[in-house]
Amino acid sequence: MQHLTRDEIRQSLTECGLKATQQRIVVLEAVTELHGSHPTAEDVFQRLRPANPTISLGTVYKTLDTFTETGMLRRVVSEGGSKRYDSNTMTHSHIYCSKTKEIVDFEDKELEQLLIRFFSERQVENFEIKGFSIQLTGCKVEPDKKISITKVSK
Amino acid sequence: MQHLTRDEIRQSLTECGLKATQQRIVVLEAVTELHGSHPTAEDVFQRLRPANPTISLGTVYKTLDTFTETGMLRRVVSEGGSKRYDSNTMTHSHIYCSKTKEIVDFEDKELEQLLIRFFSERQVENFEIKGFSIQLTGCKVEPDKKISITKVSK
DNA sequence: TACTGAGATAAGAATGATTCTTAACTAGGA
DNA sequence: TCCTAGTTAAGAATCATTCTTATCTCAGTA
Repeated sequence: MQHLTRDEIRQSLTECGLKATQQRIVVLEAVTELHGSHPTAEDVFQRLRPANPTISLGTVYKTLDTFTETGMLRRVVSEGGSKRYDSNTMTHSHIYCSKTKEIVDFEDKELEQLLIRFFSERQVENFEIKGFSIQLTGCKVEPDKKISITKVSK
Repeated sequence: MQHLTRDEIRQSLTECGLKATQQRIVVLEAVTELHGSHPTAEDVFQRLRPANPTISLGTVYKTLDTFTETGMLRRVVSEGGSKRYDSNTMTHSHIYCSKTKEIVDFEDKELEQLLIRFFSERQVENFEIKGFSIQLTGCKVEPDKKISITKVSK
């Protein structure tokens, strides 16, 4: 979901049964531009405010909520603080740094397959699984450097 | 961590380098009694209030925080709302119902082994892994019935 | 056992995040 | 173009959490 034109955004809103308002367009635009940083409502608001000085924070909250309900966005479970959103709605997992509160995505097809296989052998009664994700919790070693995940040969 | 006597609680507080105050004892007692329900600070407060009418909500917040720092409790990452705590500090995973906001624990040694093996072949750079957990998200089918996970034979 | 100081607590104010309310506005179909 | 259901702006209200400060208590020591 990268660099959609406004018309494409307009279209995907309509497909979800939502009126394509100016506000929704710019909110969705801002969230996708902030892709990877798991922004809060406030973050999104700050991002789009300069170009849209009349939009209200309440609208941003409501719009993000609406998008989450229709599945256009995903709410990231995080350790307290404020709600954070993710424009990546594919199955993927997160690394949390409890020091910097950073959330880093990682996507790993092998891991995904491993889990799909695992859960096909388990049955969760009275529960319809919509998705799963793994979180690694811990601390960054050097707060200024990036976190990355790599495969090592044994 | 079930049904500890007050003296045992007192002792484990001291072991963690904390003064064994009346308030800490009853907070820890309440959290362990609420084991499995992943209570919020408010839940804990309500639980212990009748027997301890003078304790303040602020104390409960601070105490839960202190316990989390010493590792006596774990904070459960959850989808927004309020912070929730878990007296089970072993590696385990969670099932979230987005309808009822329920969080159900599940522990699965096989899954744990699977993941340990997986992550031993991956390297997360600049990050010290403290723990991991899996979450299944979805919806309860019948809101009044329980959720349980079972192994099925293929 | 009484004394003492470091650390803990109660109470409530302050802050931060989110939701609610309501009147005005607008997208999009007739 | 007109109409209306749905959307928005603005700010009040609510909820969760943290902060502040004066008071109190645990636990070690005389």
